[in-house]
Amino acid sequence: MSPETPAKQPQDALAEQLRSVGLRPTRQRMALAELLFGQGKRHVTAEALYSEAIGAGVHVSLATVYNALHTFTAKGLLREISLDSSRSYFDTNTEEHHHFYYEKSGRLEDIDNADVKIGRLPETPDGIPVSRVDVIIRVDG
Amino acid sequence: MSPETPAKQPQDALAEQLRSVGLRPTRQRMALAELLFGQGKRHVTAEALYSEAIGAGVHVSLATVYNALHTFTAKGLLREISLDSSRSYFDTNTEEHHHFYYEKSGRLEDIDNADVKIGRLPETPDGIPVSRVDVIIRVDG
DNA sequence: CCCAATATTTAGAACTATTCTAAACTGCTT
DNA sequence: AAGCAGTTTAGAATAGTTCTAAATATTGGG
Repeated sequence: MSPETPAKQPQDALAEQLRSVGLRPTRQRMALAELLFGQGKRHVTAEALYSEAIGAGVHVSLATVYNALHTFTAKGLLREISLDSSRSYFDTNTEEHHHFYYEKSGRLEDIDNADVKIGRLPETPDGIPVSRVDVIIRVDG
Repeated sequence: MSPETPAKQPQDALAEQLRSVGLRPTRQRMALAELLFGQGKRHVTAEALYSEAIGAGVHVSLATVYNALHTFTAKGLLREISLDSSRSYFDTNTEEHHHFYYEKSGRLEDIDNADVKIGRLPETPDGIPVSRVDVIIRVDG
């Protein structure tokens, strides 16, 4: 028998993804990355991810969750979204797309980029490059 | 001579504007409203408005500035904008329009509504009414 | 396999923007 | 002028986030 643990494909893939952006696949990052990227696209706050990790028995501190969210964002694995001044959301969908924001419930929902068309974007003064366009459709729900 | 101070037209107009939305034209609100609405359209943070007021010799507390910004917003005299999770901006332009956000300098600039056209807004689930659409064009400057 | 170098994690303190509290004060109506 | 509701205020409190500096983990080299 080979010395490797069997069926560790997904872990390896995650670790590789982290290494490919220059990050060490530490236990904490692996666990957080699995929670973040293991399922479909997600929107999380730092506190929510922290609770989820603790709930799943992962030994990680809140500071590390913040660290990970920020490094992942800096490396392009996540995208940060500001909807109200009280907290940040992190979106695992890093492709161009927009959002529905349910103001009462605080829920966030993706809108496919194809569903929003922006015509005639005005010139930026001095041709300063646009880093991102955010469209947030706030609804009452 | 009449007992009224001459040339108090603008003050009266301001007071009337406050009264018309059900707010007492107190000394503090009048002073803040004058700073906010006395010049062209503006974007301010609570701290910035507070410093400005203090600098202008207005006796007002920071709590009152927050109170005023929120009541004015609730009464439709201002619009609140969240660009990053660290603080809120208040915009004296309450008409439908969008923004350039200079990420480095923190400056905010209006974009005329006519310059942005959104096509094919997706349906909101269950026809929940849209309360607002925010378009923020983030630029490097 | 062990070690040093470097990156990462962590608890807890610190910070920032904002909200709350409850007491003092002010504007408005009678 | 009196009284009541609306407003202001200082300071305490809170929430989310960042910082600090010490402990620990990961990695590449010997």
